Amino acid sequence: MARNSDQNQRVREERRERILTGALELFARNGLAGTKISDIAKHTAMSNGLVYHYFPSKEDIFIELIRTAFERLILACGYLESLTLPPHRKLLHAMDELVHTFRTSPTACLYHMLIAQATAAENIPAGARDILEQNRNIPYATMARVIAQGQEQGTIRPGKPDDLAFFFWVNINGIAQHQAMYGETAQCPDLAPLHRLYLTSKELP
Amino acid sequence: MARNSDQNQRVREERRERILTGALELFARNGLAGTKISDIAKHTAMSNGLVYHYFPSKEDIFIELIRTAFERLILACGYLESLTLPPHRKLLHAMDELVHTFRTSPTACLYHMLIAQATAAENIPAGARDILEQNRNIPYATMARVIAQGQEQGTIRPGKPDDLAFFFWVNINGIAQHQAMYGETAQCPDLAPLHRLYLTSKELP
DNA sequence: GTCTATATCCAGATAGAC
DNA sequence: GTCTATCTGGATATAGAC
Repeated sequence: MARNSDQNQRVREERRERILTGALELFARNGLAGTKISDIAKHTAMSNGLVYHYFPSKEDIFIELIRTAFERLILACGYLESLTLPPHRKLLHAMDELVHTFRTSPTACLYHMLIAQATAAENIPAGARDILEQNRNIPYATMARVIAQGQEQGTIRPGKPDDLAFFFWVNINGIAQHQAMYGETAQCPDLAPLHRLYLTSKELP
Repeated sequence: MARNSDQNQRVREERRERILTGALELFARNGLAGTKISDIAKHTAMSNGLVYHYFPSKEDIFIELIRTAFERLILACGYLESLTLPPHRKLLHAMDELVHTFRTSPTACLYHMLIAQATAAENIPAGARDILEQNRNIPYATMARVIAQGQEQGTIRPGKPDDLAFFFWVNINGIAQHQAMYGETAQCPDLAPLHRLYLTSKELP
């Protein structure tokens, strides 16, 4: 019956989601090879077999997470550029918003760590590698564009936009990592010092 | 005979060194779990058995590398503080020197990545975890001291020394990671923009 | 000191009962 | 949809030949 299969559908979705969330945490910290199916099963209070009922393999879970990680990141980049804000405000907004998300949702940090893990590892599945190669550059390019616009308007300091974008993401990733690991004990510092990296003196308080 | 055993000793040392160097590269990128003994053997052109002749287990290689990583880092910290340089010069010197080392010796980046890997992973051997816990804070504390001294002298911008030290190491680690991964293709940006993070206006060009 | 062969164990994945 | 039992491959580590 339709009603029954609707419910099943919802259960299925909820299970898949639980597996993905649990696996994200483990993959982000321990990597693909360092995470066992039994870890994921334990972490989500399922049996080994049930995990395989929802995903054909460990690597498929990994690939799906990488896909989602970039989906979210690229969505955020598009959203940022669509805002009707002066470029230097966009930059500050991105910084604050990202770090705020890190604080409130651990998941957000974990996606960043997952990408870092995957980028470093040599033995990730080909599907994941492809997604990585194809998207890796998008956040850098987005931020470089914003920075270049700000430089034209004289609100962002001169310098190669690519370089400043590089420092932007290095900092964001470092903060994500710190927050994911010590978030509960040590608060991440206030970001105000970082503003000096990007803004011209007339925009600084 | 003494001469013969001397030679053996030297061979032994050279072999151990080769294993450690090869393993560092693999552990730093793929983690402990993601690195197989056979990978290390292949990477150093030895047989599996020979690796076990020099180290009792994979984990022992890992622990020894973690030990060395901190040894080097802490040595560098001590050296930095011993320099007869004004504090803000020490900070710039540390930054330039670290990044210069990253460029000239890939090994240096790999040690930083190894520490990052080990910090993130949950399943590292207890011995490695201990070293990590005991030393993790030393580089931060060193840099915070230098920064505090610079603030007293008015050459380094105000702000919590711990926070600035945090940003310092976040950037260094990010650069190390970038250099280790894309070092051959993409040059790491010039560090001048980062100076603004730390120096008061009168010290800036 | 170095290699090959092998024992042992554990993790990924499947089958089939409920 | 969920679990337990099981197959299978591969990785750690050891033994023993050279």
